[in-house]
Amino acid sequence: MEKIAEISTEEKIKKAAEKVFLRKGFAASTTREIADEADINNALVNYYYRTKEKLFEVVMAEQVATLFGKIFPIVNDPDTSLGQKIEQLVDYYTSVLLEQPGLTLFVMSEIHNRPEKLGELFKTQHGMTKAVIAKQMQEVMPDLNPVQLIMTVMGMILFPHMSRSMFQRSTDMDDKAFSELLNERRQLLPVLIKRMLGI
Amino acid sequence: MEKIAEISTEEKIKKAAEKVFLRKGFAASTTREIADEADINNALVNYYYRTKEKLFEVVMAEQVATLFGKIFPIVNDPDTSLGQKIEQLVDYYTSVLLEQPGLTLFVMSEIHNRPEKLGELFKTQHGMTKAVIAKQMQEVMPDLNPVQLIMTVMGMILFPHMSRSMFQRSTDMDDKAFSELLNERRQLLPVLIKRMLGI
DNA sequence: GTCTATACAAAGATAGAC
DNA sequence: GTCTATCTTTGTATAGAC
Repeated sequence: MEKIAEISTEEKIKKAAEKVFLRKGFAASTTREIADEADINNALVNYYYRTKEKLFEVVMAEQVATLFGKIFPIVNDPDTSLGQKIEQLVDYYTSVLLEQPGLTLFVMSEIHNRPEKLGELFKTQHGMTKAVIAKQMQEVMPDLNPVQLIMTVMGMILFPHMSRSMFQRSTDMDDKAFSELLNERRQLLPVLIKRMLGI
Repeated sequence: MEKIAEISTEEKIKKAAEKVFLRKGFAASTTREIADEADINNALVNYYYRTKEKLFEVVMAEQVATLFGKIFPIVNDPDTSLGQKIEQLVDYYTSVLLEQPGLTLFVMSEIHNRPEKLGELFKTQHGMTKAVIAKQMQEVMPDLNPVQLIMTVMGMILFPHMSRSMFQRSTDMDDKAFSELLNERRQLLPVLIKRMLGI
């Protein structure tokens, strides 16, 4: 007996919201469009999530978890070298962001545009700045605030994804061509970063 | 006879719109808030700019010019070395973005969220990918698509500004502390980039 | 050019039937 | 749980007086 994968209405709404919010941002997204995307009646959005705001919070929390949640095990692993950590970070983000190209820009924009609403999601979470990787960076460059290197490395990894729309438009690249470019970076970035760090 | 600097209503509206749009994005901004910010009656926004959309286009065109306009002379200068170009780019963006922290994120977000509306602003403008700097990069790394290096360098420069809200929140840094961090990068980045490029 | 008042549309949210 | 119909709010835009 085959078991058909059931998707609850609640789940359908969340998936649809994710799609719409990531494409247009919170403010430009309408609950009606989300309902259409989920192929359900628009009253059901409120039935399940009460308000657009609450629905957004659910979606955002998951996106932040995707973007930052999995890197803690990487950057805090005392058993991997700095070079290995960098390879893992590059690999992880390349995979995730090829699937969800708008993710980084979405998270950064919303926290900038609506800080009151999302501030708590990041508070207390001291991110990578106190992780094992920070210590390892300080070993190779003792005079430098490791936050500088973390921002630099993150920028090398994340920026191409964040600026994808602009780059594609200004160079007339299609999705496939740009994805290939991003994929190339899997090999390229660790080389460039290690050379930069002198390791 | 002292001449008092007059600011026309039209100009006041544009300045206010710039402020509001950059803080909240197009969709979340209201013409009423822009009018309040400009300290004028809300009907005047429509009188001078016809629609919110048109006002936005004016503001956006100026912001794009600020963000990208001035770099063409830099990256296309046949008389400066690659290293000098990098120093100039770092310097220019550090200065501009310390004044307008939200600028990069704003431009990238809006072009992502509303591509139909802004696509034309970037078309035909082949940006840096065909500039003199691309040739110079190809000299130091002949096997590599220069776009890869351009994206990498731009990321190192721009990402800290784009992720400023998130970083400040997750590290409890105040505006002053973060600005100092960014200022430090004026010296730091050219060193890191040159080492990365092996020049 | 600038204001007050208002028309009009869009979107979030709810009531109540099924 | 799901639908239709509707209320309410908000925001863009305009008409018309000054």
